[in-house]
Amino acid sequence: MDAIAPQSAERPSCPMDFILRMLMGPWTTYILYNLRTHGPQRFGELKRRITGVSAKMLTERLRALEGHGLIARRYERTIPPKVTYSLTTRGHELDDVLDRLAAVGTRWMAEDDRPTARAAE
Amino acid sequence: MDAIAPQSAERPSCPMDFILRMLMGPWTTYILYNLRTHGPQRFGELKRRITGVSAKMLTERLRALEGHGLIARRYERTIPPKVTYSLTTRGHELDDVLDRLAAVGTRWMAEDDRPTARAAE
DNA sequence: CAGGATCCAATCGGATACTG
DNA sequence: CAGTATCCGATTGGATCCTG
Repeated sequence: MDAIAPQSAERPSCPMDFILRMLMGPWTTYILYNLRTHGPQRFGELKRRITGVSAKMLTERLRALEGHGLIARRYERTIPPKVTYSLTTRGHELDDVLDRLAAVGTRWMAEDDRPTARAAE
Repeated sequence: MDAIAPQSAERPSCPMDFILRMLMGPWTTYILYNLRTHGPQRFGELKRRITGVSAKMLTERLRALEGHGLIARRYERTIPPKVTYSLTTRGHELDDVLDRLAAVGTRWMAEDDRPTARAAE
């Protein structure tokens, strides 16, 4: 990962970059989190839960996640149509690491609120 | 994390958002990675190692990381001046989780290269 | 050397209107 | 319902020039 590839390049050669590229987009983690905690959901439910996201943005992120194989899109051509999104098995492989990340975040948020232990090494 | 705050809002209430906000900027992980593997470094070294990053961008990211308490900036007002960046103890708290993330990334990259096991659940 | 300041093109992303 | 298409203002981030 030492160098190489500008952040917007085509083929990331660094694993960290490769995987963060999947998670970095706006709202991405909200989507993953919601699908995980509330299970498979329809487009509208997701949009309602993730307050503030636009349809355009949500669609875009869902497509990207689908393209990366992290979520699955199930289309039922009823009238009206019903589209359900869910985590794939690959998507679930992130569960553990995302939990740990969230744990660190939680700890830091708590530390920052209680300004007692504020120092930067 | 259920909803709340647009991605660019002020005060994140979700731990995941809180921490990803620190890591999500362009080049951020490259900086952390380099500081970790090559130890404390000067601005110029970082810039040289992270190919393609502009001085403006690098400065901006370094300031952000410093503001979040992940890296420390040491300024020696010699002529010419010498500025050294290093990971703080808080910055090092990410070591484990970033390693795991990189591990998942490595696995997936390998899987994707060998197109045998391609399926989305 | 390590940036700060400025200018500018490109991209992003919301709002709105329309459709199978 | 679950999008797509279009328009358009707001940001982003590189390039360039300048300084303690």
